[in-house]
Amino acid sequence: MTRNDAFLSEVTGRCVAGRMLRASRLITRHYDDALRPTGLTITQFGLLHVIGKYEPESISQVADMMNLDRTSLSRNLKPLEKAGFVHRGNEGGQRRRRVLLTTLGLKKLEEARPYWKTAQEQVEAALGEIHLANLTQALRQVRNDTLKA
Amino acid sequence: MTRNDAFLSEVTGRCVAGRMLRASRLITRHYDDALRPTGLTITQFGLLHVIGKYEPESISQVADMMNLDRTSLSRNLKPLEKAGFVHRGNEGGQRRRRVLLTTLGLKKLEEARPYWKTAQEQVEAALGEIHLANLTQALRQVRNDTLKA
DNA sequence: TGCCTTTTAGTGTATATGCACGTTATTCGG
DNA sequence: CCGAATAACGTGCATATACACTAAAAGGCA
Repeated sequence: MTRNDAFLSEVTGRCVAGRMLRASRLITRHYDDALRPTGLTITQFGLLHVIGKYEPESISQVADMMNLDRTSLSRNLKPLEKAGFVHRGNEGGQRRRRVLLTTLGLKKLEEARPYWKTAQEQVEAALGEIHLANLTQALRQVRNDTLKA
Repeated sequence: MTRNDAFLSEVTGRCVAGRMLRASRLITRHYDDALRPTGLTITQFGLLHVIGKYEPESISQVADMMNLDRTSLSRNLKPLEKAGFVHRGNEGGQRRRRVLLTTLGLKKLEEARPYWKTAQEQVEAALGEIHLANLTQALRQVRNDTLKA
């Protein structure tokens, strides 16, 4: 089963990034599957939610909240803008372009929410209260300042 | 701070996918930063490691181990093949193409390992033993069969 | 006022990821 | 032995993600 043991070590088992990525792939697929009837991905759903809920001042602020690179966010917004779910204002000149949820975007969010809820409850059930609590607590500890230190 | 409360609920706080994605972005960036001198990403590092360690029978088998779509894996292999780190054999006809670590690939892995170790230890320290154990245990629970059920 | 620094945003390029779809090879039933 | 089902793989297309670089606006200071 295992070869080259002299050189290759226990990375698979210990690497936090590996575990995280493997889990993320399953989780995102699970939510994406559930949301498919709405045409949204879980990333898009979360993004719309944050924009609608916090009405952020700038793109960068949203990016910070999501631990997402600003340029990635800029690109993630494109399909949402194209679909008419968000609107990027140009009020204050070119700088500080606000992002706003449109009426259509809010409607889409409401439409998607039950699908999200189903997926969420399935995940919560699959994990069980203990694991869910542990996961939440541990992930909360994964912050920029803890890693930078 | 918070608006539209009638429509927009507590998705941000509860959604496991959201938490997972936000944490994953930080974690992968952390490892990617550490590995930058080697030119590998953490995804590539993990992939090379698995291929070298388990010498899998097929692409699909690797994909299963990584909870990765087979076609995604196929594409992830391309830069590694181009760089000469892996070799895709055609022994058994077109079907069941084996993936092998080349000598160069093994050398690269050895070169990268100390950088990975540094990143890993930083993450372990940032999390602390308790959170690390909880995270590991919880992520282990995120499996295909638990979610499907 | 005018320059310089900081802040905010977009583009080019590359990797990462998954679905729908098509292709080839193996296997299995008749 | 042949046709159908299955298994393994690749491509086209779209989204997701980040870094390096560039552009423009805001703010501060001489």
